[in-house]
Amino acid sequence: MMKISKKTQYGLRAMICIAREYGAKTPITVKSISEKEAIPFDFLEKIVSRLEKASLVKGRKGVQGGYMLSRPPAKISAKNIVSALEENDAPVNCRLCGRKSVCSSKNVWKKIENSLNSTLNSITLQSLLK
Amino acid sequence: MMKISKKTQYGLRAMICIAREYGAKTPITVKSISEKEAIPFDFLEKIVSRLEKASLVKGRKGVQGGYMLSRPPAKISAKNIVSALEENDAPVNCRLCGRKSVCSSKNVWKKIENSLNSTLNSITLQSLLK
DNA sequence: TGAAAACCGACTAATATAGTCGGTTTTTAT
DNA sequence: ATAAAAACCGACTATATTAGTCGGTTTTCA
Repeated sequence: MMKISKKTQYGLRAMICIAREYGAKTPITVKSISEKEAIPFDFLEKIVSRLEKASLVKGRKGVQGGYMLSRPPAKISAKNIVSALEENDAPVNCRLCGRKSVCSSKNVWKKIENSLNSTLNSITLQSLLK
Repeated sequence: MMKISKKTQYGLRAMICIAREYGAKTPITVKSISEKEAIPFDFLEKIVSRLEKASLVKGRKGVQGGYMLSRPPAKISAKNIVSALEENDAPVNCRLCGRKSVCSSKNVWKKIENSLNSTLNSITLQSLLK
């Protein structure tokens, strides 16, 4: 249940790759990540570009270009990554339920959302490098 | 992200309806649940039949038939309900990853799964009736 | 100046979800 | 007995989401 999309799985793995190079002079290319991680290049490009829009990585164009973290790995959480890649970040959007008052179940989904967020917030990229 | 399916949302609401009648002599019909909760009848029938296969409810055919809980609401958890309705109950199935050893991210998804399960296990139907 | 990279948007394919339909079986009230 | 009301069942369709592709433009560096 509640499948994590490939997009998000790939995105996290890509972030870990990029994080490994934190501090290096030259950025890492999408091509190299896609080879290392066996992720389709074109798809990965799109994913990384969303991570950039969320200011988690910075891109540099041209030869010797690529991507690097925009801040230290300790300052990037799994929640940051997941939020960057998924649009509706709540498991259940209660506005869509239509029967707000009747929906006795909404507390369940709210609890799940909270526990999910607190788990994701507690994990940093830093902690994943070890 | 990680959307809860309508199937599961409907299923939980149906279980709450059925639980409200716990102790009554006559069971509650799918028709009546579908009207109360504004859930498509045919779809709901399928959902409830899965809840029955998971032994969460018992059906009685014929006139005056319907469904009732198969055990007290305190003995049924949100996890029981969700598991009955979703096939792959883990957010990420690591066997599908294909690069087990390389998958540095699997601990993240495992943590999510654990926190999710412990949240769902901690919620009983009983607690939702109040 | 040419190659290598990011960057961009539109498209397609595959899969999963949501919902429908037409029936059969069982039970009960009349 | 029988008719109605319900569960029960499997196959089907429609819609939405996810995953992946493609063709191009722009920027940078050697």
